[in-house]
Amino acid sequence: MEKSVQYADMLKQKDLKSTPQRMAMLGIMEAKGHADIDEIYQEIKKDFVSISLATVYKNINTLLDAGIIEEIKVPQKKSKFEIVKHKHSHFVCEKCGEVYDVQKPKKLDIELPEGFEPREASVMIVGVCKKCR
Amino acid sequence: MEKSVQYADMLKQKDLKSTPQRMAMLGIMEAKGHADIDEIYQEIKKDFVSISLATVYKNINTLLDAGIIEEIKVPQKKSKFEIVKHKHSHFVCEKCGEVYDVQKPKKLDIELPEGFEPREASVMIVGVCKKCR
DNA sequence: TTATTAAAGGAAAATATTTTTCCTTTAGCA
DNA sequence: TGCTAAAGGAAAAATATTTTCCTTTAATAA
Ligand SMILES: [Mn+2]
Ligand SMILES: [Mn+2]
Ligand SMILES: [Zn+2]
Ligand SMILES: [Zn+2]
Repeated sequence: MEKSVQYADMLKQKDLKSTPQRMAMLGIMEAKGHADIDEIYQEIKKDFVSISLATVYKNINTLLDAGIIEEIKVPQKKSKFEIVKHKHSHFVCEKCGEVYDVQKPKKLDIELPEGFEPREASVMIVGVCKKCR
Repeated sequence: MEKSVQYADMLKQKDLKSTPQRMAMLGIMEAKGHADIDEIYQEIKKDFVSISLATVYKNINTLLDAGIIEEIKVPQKKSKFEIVKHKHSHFVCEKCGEVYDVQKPKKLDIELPEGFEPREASVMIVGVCKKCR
């Protein structure tokens, strides 16, 4: 099934409208993998010349609330947003800033103090990507 | 040796002055473990009634540049700052928002695509802390 | 199709956050 | 003690994000 149809369904399930602007934002995140506010805004302006930055922010928040996208906080740079998919970890290149998906660790052997209940873990690896070596 | 003396030495090594405001900020981060801008500002105002928020920001940036403190990006909340010490991981309580130090994993079995060079990894565990269960 | 209507978009204003400027004060040193 | 560059304070500027208010439109159903 086509991605855009899936997104439309997800939106409908949350009683959100499938507007062209919203679908375009999802398409951009889909295409880029990880995008920050400004990347989304610059990219969407190519198709929607008069789109408001406020619309981008409002949709980001709406999509976050709906659990359709999530925010990835990256060390030393602006937050990236991505479509929610299977759980995974991230690798950020300290040369080019690109964020890559990597498999999550099979097991995370961290001993928590007694009484602490973990629910989930996120791992961010910093290094140099293939393109930048 | 006293912590404040150590901090003064670290500052001197970076040719930074040991001002009362700067030492107080380090003392606050030392005491709280992890503090955000506003916590630092509210706390330091108790001793330095007329301190400027700009001074807090300027010192945070100076101390970051000097490698004396580091920024911890926490999911869904404002960045926390802490004194640089041994490498460790973090646990954030989704109930109270408190950030705790936890030991870093002994081994992180993440398979990176070939050509990717990892330099360091940070792990953030989200869950419920002892006080909040 | 067409009419209805609540949700969403756009523009501008408001608010929040962070940095810079500019002048005054002071830590560090001779 | 004095000197001086670094740092502090206040305000302004720059940047980032949210809200307001009015217009447009997606979704629904007749
Ligand atoms: Mn990802
Ligand atoms: Mn810590
Ligand atoms: Zn790279
Ligand atoms: Zn807690």
